[in-house]
Amino acid sequence: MLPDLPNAEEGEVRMRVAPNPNGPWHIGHARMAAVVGTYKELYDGTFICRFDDTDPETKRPDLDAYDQILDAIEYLGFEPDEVLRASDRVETYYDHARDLIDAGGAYTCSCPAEEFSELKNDGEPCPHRDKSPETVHEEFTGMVDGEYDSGEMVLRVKTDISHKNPALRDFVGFRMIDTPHPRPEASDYRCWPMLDFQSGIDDHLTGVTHIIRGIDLQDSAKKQRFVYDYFDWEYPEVIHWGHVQVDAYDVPMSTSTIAELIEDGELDGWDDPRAPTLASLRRRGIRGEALVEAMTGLGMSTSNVDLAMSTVYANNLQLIDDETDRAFFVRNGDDAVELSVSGGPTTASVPVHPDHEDRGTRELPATGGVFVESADLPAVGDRVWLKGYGCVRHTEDGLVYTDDSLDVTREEGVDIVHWVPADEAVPLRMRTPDGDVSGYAEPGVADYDPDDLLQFERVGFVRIDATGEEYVAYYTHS
RNA sequence: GCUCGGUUGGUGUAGUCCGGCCAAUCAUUUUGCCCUUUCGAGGCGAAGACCAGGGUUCAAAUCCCUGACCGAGCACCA
Repeated sequence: MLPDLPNAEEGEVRMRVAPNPNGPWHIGHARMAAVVGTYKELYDGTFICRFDDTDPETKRPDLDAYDQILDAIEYLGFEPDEVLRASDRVETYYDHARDLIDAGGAYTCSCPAEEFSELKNDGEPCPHRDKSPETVHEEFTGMVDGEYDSGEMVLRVKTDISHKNPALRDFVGFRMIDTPHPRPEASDYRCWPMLDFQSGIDDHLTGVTHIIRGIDLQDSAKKQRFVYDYFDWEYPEVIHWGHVQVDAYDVPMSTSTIAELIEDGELDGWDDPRAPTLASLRRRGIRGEALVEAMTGLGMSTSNVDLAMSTVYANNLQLIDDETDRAFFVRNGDDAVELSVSGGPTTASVPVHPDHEDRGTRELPATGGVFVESADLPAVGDRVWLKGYGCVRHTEDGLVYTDDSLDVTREEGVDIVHWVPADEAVPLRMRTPDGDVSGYAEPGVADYDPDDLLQFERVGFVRIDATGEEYVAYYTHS
């Protein structure tokens, strides 16, 4: 399904996911883990999870997100062989910065950002470029010791000030950040590496052989090659891919936007069924495997791609259909119609799973009246087939058993519908990506536990979420 | 503006390096029929694509040129 990796050898492939832990993962984040995890299996390789948490301010890490992301990877069916936090490795980055200074590959610069930008765009070096290594060391030590405030001093990597791509000219390697890092272990650092520096160093030090990253980082490799050249390191294979969009959601796939909607109370949390997050898919009972299959099917193109949730749902259906028990659920709690049934058997018998007789049957009493969905109720005088019970006619006095044979459903167009015994119905709230639906489930649903999957016949699959005081199910898909 | 990258059915993808076996693969989607006490699953069909225009060639999705369109980067974000 996935293309071969260039220059990859069995057992030698090392890849990493490098999330910024500034929130739980949305569906788009799953792509990297899905692909890295799948390549790990393909090549018997190594899966590294490295938290690139080097910006305590603009992309401030969320202390809960580290574990939430690891949970998300586990949900997808993978386990990282190594877990690293960049904020644990700051001294290592300092060491390499000093080596780079020794090699003449970096200089401290106190130009205001805008001023440097103008010089850079004109291909002009700034006055700090030719400082002696001693001065640079001294000033860099000052940065490490926190002697400068944010914006006062940076360490630039010396590249080519007239490089034809302005983006690559003497980029910033380290800068000052006044805000302490949220992790206590890292809260004393004020001098932080930029992604391009930190990531480049770490990829080499952790033996990463193949890098996958977004097309937005396509200049990163070019920047990092300058550093690699100074150190005489060999750059890993790198693949860039486009952005993923997911259809079927009103909420945009953006960590910060979802966080805001939760903050404002528009979403109940990261696992709200309306949120395009992994926590949400998980709570809806969708297998991580179904998502991994869909993600790896997207390939590695540099074009932007749309992931159709229908593909995920179709994959999931294959995974769960056979093992999932059936049950009845009548939607529209207030709108459902309660009717008496007369003249027929006292109970109905319906298979737990149509393809597996050995799993037994569900016995549903019909004597205490039934709920049917208003849309399923035929006009007075017409018939409908209550699944597992038999044919009934809608009369002024409720539903009256007709003793017709099943042939009427085929030959006379009588619909077969689901229904629920009224006096033993279990009120249940079904949460869906389009909002909540209340209704009544058949009594046997009370015997299932949270996390169990059911198919509500003619409605769709659900995952039982809560039982007891209130029954809640999360809608999986049709 | 400068620097990169891309464009195969509604969606995703295979094929493009090394032109012919591609009247284009697989999945999803939509849809017809069969089966079925679910609008599910299953079975058998159907629909639907090589961005455009030139060129090279016996032969082009594939090579070349031009153009259009889409996207990314040009941060003391990741």
